[in-house]
Amino acid sequence: MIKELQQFPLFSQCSEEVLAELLRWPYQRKVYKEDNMVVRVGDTCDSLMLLTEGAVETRMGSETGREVVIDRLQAPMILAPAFLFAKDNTIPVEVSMTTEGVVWYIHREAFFQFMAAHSEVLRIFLGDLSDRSTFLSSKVRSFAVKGLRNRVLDYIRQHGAITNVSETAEVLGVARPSLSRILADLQAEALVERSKDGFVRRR
Amino acid sequence: MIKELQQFPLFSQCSEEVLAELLRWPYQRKVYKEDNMVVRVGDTCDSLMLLTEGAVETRMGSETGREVVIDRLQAPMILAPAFLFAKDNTIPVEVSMTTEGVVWYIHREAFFQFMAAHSEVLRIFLGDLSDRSTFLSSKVRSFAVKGLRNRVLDYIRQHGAITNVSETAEVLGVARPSLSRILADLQAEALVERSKDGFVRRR
DNA sequence: AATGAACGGTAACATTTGTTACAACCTGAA
DNA sequence: TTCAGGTTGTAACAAATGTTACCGTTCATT
Repeated sequence: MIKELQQFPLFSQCSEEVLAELLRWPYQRKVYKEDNMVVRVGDTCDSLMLLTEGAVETRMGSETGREVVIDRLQAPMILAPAFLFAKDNTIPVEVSMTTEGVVWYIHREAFFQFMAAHSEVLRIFLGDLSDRSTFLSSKVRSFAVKGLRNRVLDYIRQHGAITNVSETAEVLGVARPSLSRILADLQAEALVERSKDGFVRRR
Repeated sequence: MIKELQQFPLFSQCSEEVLAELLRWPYQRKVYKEDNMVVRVGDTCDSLMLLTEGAVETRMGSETGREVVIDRLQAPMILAPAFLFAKDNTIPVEVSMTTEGVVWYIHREAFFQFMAAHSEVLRIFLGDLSDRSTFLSSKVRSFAVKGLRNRVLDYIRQHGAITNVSETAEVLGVARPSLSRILADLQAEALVERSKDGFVRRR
């Protein structure tokens, strides 16, 4: 079981003995089926959530809004690390499995003590938290980019290709036909072409 | 001087002696004038930046994009804590003074050691980092909300009022006349009214 | 072969938002 | 007072995006 945790960069420096120390505190390990909901909007976050198997999708929406896919994540991955220590630890996204999978829950206090005692873990966790912020910043930035056209070019630059038009439309937060239209334009202008991997940059 | 640091929640638990320990490492203290640029897009972040006096505005833009005001911050405030420990510690926002002010720079390694040794500081820093993520999440969410109309209502709900139409338009990432138009509509529908504080929710 | 589901292209039209330009208003300074 | 600068309202038009609907392709299943 401890091997499941050691695959995390977060714990890569830790020996089995050290990790066993963390697991002396109460923890949980839950198995989820495909399409199961792991986190609902509004759930509070009192435990470090570690996705040790499977893949999830995080979505954000609102009564009035379209639903935007924020991210698609694969194990091993820390889920929602940014809400664990927040003043308002209410999670604003919905997390659901896209495959079968396993999530570990480690209580906040236990993890905090563990980090305080193991600075190499702390450093990696800080890095992870920061990387998540960087990711969110780039999301914000991408919405600030004017024109779907440029957002699409940005997207292809960052992801290499658009393999699935519908799914990408969800991530970009636009209607599928709108994305199709832009892709047609970009092809006409020879900025983008279809390869076997989907739409890629030309030249 | 140390008093300037003690006003931070981050260091509120620390005695002067303990803080003096942190300042045995090299640090800087810079004074800025109004409109001075503190951080340019692409700068790397190797120091904890503490705004001890004055106010700043953080903006995000791109060659192709409109410029969006991400946040307006007042001392005391940690600037860009999320990039200090990120793998890619390139700052994607521009930070400029909106008044005169002072920023302290404390080297990353010094601060890391200090946190590892003082878990109450660590806890507050983690909280701060997390709150910043929460803030960014809510930004992302607000861009996902469909229709400027709903974004405006959200904005008023969160901020209480719109006191300055131009500035708010920058934050919402829309053209000023568009915001004016929506506000006129909302007034006509009696959802919003002008008070001495600006536009507020009605009823 | 027949079927149905998932995906993508596209057209016609509606709606939203941007752009530009101008006028009105307020405030503080000369 | 006059003036300049900043803020807001608004109109007319342009451009971008959403909506809906329909068609064709592919692929797995029966």
